[in-house]
Amino acid sequence: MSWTVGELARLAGVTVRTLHHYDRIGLVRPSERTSAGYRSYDLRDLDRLQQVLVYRELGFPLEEVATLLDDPDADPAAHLRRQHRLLRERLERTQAMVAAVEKEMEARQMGISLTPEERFEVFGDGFSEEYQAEAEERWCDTEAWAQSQRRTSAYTKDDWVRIKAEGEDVERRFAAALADGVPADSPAAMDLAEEHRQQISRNFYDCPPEMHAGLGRMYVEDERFTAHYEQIAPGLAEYVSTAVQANAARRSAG
Amino acid sequence: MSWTVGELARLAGVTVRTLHHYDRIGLVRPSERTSAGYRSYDLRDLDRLQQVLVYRELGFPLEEVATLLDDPDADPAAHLRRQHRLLRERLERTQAMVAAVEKEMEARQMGISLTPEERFEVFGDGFSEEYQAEAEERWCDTEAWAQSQRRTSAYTKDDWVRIKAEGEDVERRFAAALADGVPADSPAAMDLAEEHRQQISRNFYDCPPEMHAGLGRMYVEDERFTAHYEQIAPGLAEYVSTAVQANAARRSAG
DNA sequence: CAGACAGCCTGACGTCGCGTCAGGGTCAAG
DNA sequence: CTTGACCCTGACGCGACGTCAGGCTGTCTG
Repeated sequence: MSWTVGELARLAGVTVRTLHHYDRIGLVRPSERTSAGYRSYDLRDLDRLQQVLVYRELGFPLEEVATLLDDPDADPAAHLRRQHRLLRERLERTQAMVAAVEKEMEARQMGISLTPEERFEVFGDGFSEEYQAEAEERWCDTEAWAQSQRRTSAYTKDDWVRIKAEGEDVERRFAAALADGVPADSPAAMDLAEEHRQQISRNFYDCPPEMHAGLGRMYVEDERFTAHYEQIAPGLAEYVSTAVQANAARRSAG
Repeated sequence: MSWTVGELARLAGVTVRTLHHYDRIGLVRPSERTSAGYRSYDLRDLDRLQQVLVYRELGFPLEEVATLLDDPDADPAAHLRRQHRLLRERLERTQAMVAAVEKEMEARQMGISLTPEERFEVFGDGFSEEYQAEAEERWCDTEAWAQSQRRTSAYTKDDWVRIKAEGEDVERRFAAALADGVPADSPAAMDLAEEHRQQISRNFYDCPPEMHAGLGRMYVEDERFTAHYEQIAPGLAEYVSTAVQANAARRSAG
């Protein structure tokens, strides 16, 4: 199978001129020419072009791309791994920028104005601590989430049934404590909260007390979670939230 | 408060030369000069530079950035909304590229080789159907998800309780149908599936039959959803999945 | 008060990754 | 045998700066 410049250009979403350029600078050379001098690209050339386009998209100068691809010590798998890592970094950066724009919008609506430092944080070299903290707040891109993904991907159906049962068991005991009039900040309720925390740590991701406290706050702030607990028993959302936060305070104090 | 070029450059993460350039082309002009001719930037200039940097990051040519920012009909909030949308689009694109690289890695490990079309899908103009389909599969970044976010953010606790009850009602009737031996591809079961689909469309996001079919597949492929249905009744996951897909086929056929 | 040094200024040329003609050959279809 | 789509090789242009060069400013130090 072979392709002409035009065909490859359409296939790869670049212009013919770009392919001419890559040929000229020796970055992607057609492995053959027809008798009339037409460029003829084969499968390996496509391979190469694909790699080039990923690195290009990532902002590498073409010369560096060439040295990367011509390095005999780097096998294709290594390139893929590197590209994967870089793409994920870019994802994080973009996500941080989304967060920054959202923050700006919110500040504007509330009549607050951000400090210049806050406003340019995201443009730095991408490694200011503030930026890191912001990223952490966006679930779905935290280390905990990644950890959770890694662990849960290995779970079988039986595991899930067991985990769900475990969770519902603690919820039931929380509801019972509430019904019995046990105060939410009593040691008994805090013990239940601690059990809840350890369940999360065991089954999903490391959940230190501070993170657990964050979850607790969410149970009363996010309607969806509130609804979940309210359906089990009225007042349970706040009860669990209080117990979890009391437990977090106890553990960080003690 | 005012800043010199060097200070602003450090703050914003750009070079002094860049600020000189922006001044020259009239994109970001310091609102004052000292008696010695030094550039002196004030808060509004920072504002402007920030906007410029976001648009630049998004790949706009500087001249277009200038016309965008100098458009008197576009208020700051409009810019923020536009930037937010564009950043989310970029997020999608990057996510698609991550997915593509992962696919390539997997194919390599399994000794499969992808077709050239598959391999370049992601580089098109960003609007090939295949790419769209791939993106759709990565939940958490689809239009449907965005829609869902918009709608659900307005729901109260009572709404959530009602929605959950509605959902559980359909699930119970599915379980009953299964217990009664009603075939999963019978009209009765398909009617339940249709009700399920309309519930999603009403409460969360437009869910056309094809998307619904995708959800149906997930119920048997993703352990977490399987566990959910299996806990209600053994075999329910596959039952619902089959009914949903049969209904989708019926609706697209009829 | 000299001088050293960091920081500012304005040209002016260079670079990278192509876009965009110009001028001309190739090839399958009608 | 022409037409039109596609291919070729220069060659120039451009956007967004990088990188000197040559010179002024401002502050601190001895």
